[in-house]
Amino acid sequence: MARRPTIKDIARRAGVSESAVSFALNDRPGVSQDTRARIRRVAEELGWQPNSAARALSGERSGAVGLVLARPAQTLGVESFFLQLVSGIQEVLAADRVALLFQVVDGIDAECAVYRRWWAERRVDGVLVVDARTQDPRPELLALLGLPAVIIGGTASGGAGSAEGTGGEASSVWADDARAMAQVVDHLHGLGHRRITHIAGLPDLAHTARRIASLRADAKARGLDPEHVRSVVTDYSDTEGAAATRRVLAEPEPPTALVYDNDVMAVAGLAVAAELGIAVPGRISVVAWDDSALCRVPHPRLTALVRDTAGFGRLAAEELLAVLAGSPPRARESERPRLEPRESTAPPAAAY
Amino acid sequence: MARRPTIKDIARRAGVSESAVSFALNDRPGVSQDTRARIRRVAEELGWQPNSAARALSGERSGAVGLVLARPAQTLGVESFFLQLVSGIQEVLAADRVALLFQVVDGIDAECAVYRRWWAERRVDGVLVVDARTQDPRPELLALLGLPAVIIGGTASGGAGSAEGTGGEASSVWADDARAMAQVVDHLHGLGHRRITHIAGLPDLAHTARRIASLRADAKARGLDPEHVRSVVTDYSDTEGAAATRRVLAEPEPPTALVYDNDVMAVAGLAVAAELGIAVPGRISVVAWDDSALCRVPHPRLTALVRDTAGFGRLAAEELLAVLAGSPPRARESERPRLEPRESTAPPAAAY
DNA sequence: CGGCTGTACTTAAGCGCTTCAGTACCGTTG
DNA sequence: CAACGGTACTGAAGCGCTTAAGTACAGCCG
Repeated sequence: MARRPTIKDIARRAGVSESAVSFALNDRPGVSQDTRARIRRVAEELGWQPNSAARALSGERSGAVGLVLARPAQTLGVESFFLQLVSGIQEVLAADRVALLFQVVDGIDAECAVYRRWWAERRVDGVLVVDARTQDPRPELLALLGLPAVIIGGTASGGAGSAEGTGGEASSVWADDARAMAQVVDHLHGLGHRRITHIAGLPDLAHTARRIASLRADAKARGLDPEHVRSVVTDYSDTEGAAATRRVLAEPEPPTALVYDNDVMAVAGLAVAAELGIAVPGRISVVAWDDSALCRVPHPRLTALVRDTAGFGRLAAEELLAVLAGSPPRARESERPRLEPRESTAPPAAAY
Repeated sequence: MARRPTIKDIARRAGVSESAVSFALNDRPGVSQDTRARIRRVAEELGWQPNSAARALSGERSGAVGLVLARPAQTLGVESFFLQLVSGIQEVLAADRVALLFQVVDGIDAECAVYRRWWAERRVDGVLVVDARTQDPRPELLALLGLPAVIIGGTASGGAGSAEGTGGEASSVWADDARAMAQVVDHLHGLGHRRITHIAGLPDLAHTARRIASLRADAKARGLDPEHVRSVVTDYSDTEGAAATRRVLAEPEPPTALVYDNDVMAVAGLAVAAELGIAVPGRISVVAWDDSALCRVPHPRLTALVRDTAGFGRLAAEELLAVLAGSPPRARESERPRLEPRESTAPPAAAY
C-alpha cells in the first residue's frame, strides 16, 4: 500500500544522481563497477521495479503487445488450438517482460478498431494477428498505421502477410498446410481410399483455402476423380460439421474417408456416423486436423494431424520481438505437422 | 507513421491552453460550451487519442486490469468455460476502454509473482482472479499488496475471497453450486436413482469443494447411503475422467448415475461407457456440469447444467470496475445455473 | 464605486523515467 | 606544463498528460 520506490529514492539512498541510477539499472556505460553494484543493491533492497508508464512515456515503448480474437461468442473456446497458442506466445514474451494485451471482439471490423485504438493510445508496441484470411484487410491497415505485426497463419501463397511483396509488409509465421494435406492424402490413398471428402472450415481463412487448394492439387497429381476427392466448407462448428457429415454420407456414392479441419468437427462427425450405424473405420475412415484430448477420448480414437501449437506460438512471439528489435519482416515456417495414425483409419471395406 | 497528435497540437490549433483542452476532453468544468465544442472538433479532426502512458503517469491509473491463468499446458483449452468467461469480461471492460492484460503461467507461485510485478510496475489497476482455491494464498497477497481484485468463483463458505471477514478483503463473484447440485440430485433422485457418483474436478478448487460438500449434505438430507452417493476426484482432464469412470463402473455395486464436473470428462465418460457396452441412459445416466457444444454433439446428447458463463464474466468485470471506482468489496452471486435435461438421463434400469 | 462571487480560462509544477549536454577530475602526451 | 582525451558523474529538459494555484473579467450588491 505504501508508495512505490522510485529512481529518486534510490538516488538519494545511494548518494548519486537520478541519471546515474538510470544508467546503472539499464546496463548503460557511464558508471563505475562499484557504483553500479551499490545502486543495484539499493534498488534490490527497496524492491524497486520500473514504472511501466513512465518508461513508456520517455522510452516510447510500452512493453506490451496485443492480440485480438475476432470470433462470434459461440465459436469460442471449444477447440484447444487457441489457448495452446497463447501459452506458447507467453512463454517467449514473459522472458522479455513483455505483457500481452488480449481482447475478444465479435468481428473483423471491431478488430481493426481495436488496432487503431491501441496504436493511437500507444498501448502496444506491436500485435500478433490470428486467423489470417484470403481477403484480409488487416495487413494493409497495419502497414498504414505502421503498427509492427506478425501474422499467424498467413503466407505468400494464399493469405495475408506476404513477406515477399513490395516490402514494408508484416512478418508472418505459417504452417505448411500443403505438405500436411499431402501426408493425409498419402496415408488414405495408401490404405486404398479413392473417395475422400474434406470437411473444411471457414473458406475465407487463409489456411483453409490452402488446404482446399492442396487437396485439389494432390487429387489431380494422383489422377483421382475431382468429383470424389473434394472439400465441403463449414464454419468450424460442431453443428455444421455434423450436418456436412450427414449430407455427405447420404450421397449415392459416399466417400470412404473424411478429413475434418478441426478436432471438434471430427468428433461430431464420429457421433453422426455412430448414429447412422456406419462403422468407423470399418465403412468410413476419419482424420482430424489438429490433435487434442478430444481425439484421444472417443472410440475409435482419431487419427490426427498433430502439431506443436505452443511451439507455433513461441515462433510467432519470437518473430514479433525480432521485428520490434528492428529486424526486417520475413515469413517463418513452423515445425511440420505430423500425422499420427490411430484407430479411426483403415483400408476401405469394399475397394473398387 | 506520422507523429501522433498530442494535446499541445490541439491547443495550438484551437487557440487555447493545454489545460483547457484537458478539461474539455475530460468533461471537467472550467470551459464554456462553445470552447468545449471547438476543442472536441479539433481533437476529432486530428484523430487524437489519449496516450495511455502519459495518462497513467499523471493520473495514477493505467486503464488496464489483469487476469492470470495458472494451469499446466495440457489442461489448457479444451473446456469452453474460460474463453466464454473472458469474452463476457471484455464486453464490460471494453465499454469503459479498460484493457485486459492476460497471462498464462504454469502454477500458482508464478501467478503470484505476476501480480507482484504488474502491481510494482503499475501496469494494472486491478486483477481478476480465477480458479479460487480452498487454501488460497492469493487473497492474502493481494490484500498485502493493496491490489484491487475480484475473486471469481470464491465465496465465504469454502473458498477464497470472503467479503465478510475483517474488511479490506477482495470482492468476489460466485455461483451457487450448492443449489445447482441440489437440482441435479433432485432430477436424478426423482428419476429413481439411488446410487450416484460425482466425478469431481480438482479437490482444492473452491467450487469443487462446495459441490462435494453439497452432494454429501443432499444425500444425508434424503437419507441416502453415503457409500453410494459420493464424489471421486480427478484433475478435470479427459484422461482422469475416463479412468475414474472405468474404476467406478467396475465396482460390485456400480452407480446408476454419474455427474461430471465438466463437459470434457462427461464426454470421455460417455466414450468409456460405449466401449464397455454399457447403455446410456439405459444402464447409466450421465449429467455434465457446464454445457457446451461438446454436450450436444454425442449420442445421446448430454443432460447438462447450463449457465451463462459470459454473464458470469460480465458480472466479475462490473464488480472490478466498481471496486476501482471506490465501492467497498462485496460478494455477488451470479445467475443461477439451470439443469437442461437431455437424452443422457432416464430412470435406472433396475430400481431396487 | 469598492469589494465580492463566479466563470473561463492560463501558468506552472509534477508524475517517473530517459537522455543529452555539460562539468569535474584523472592520467597521458608532446 | 598546457592541451587533450577519457571516465564518472550531475543537471536539466522533455515525454503527454493532469491538476492546483493563479489571473482576468464579468456581473451583482450595498
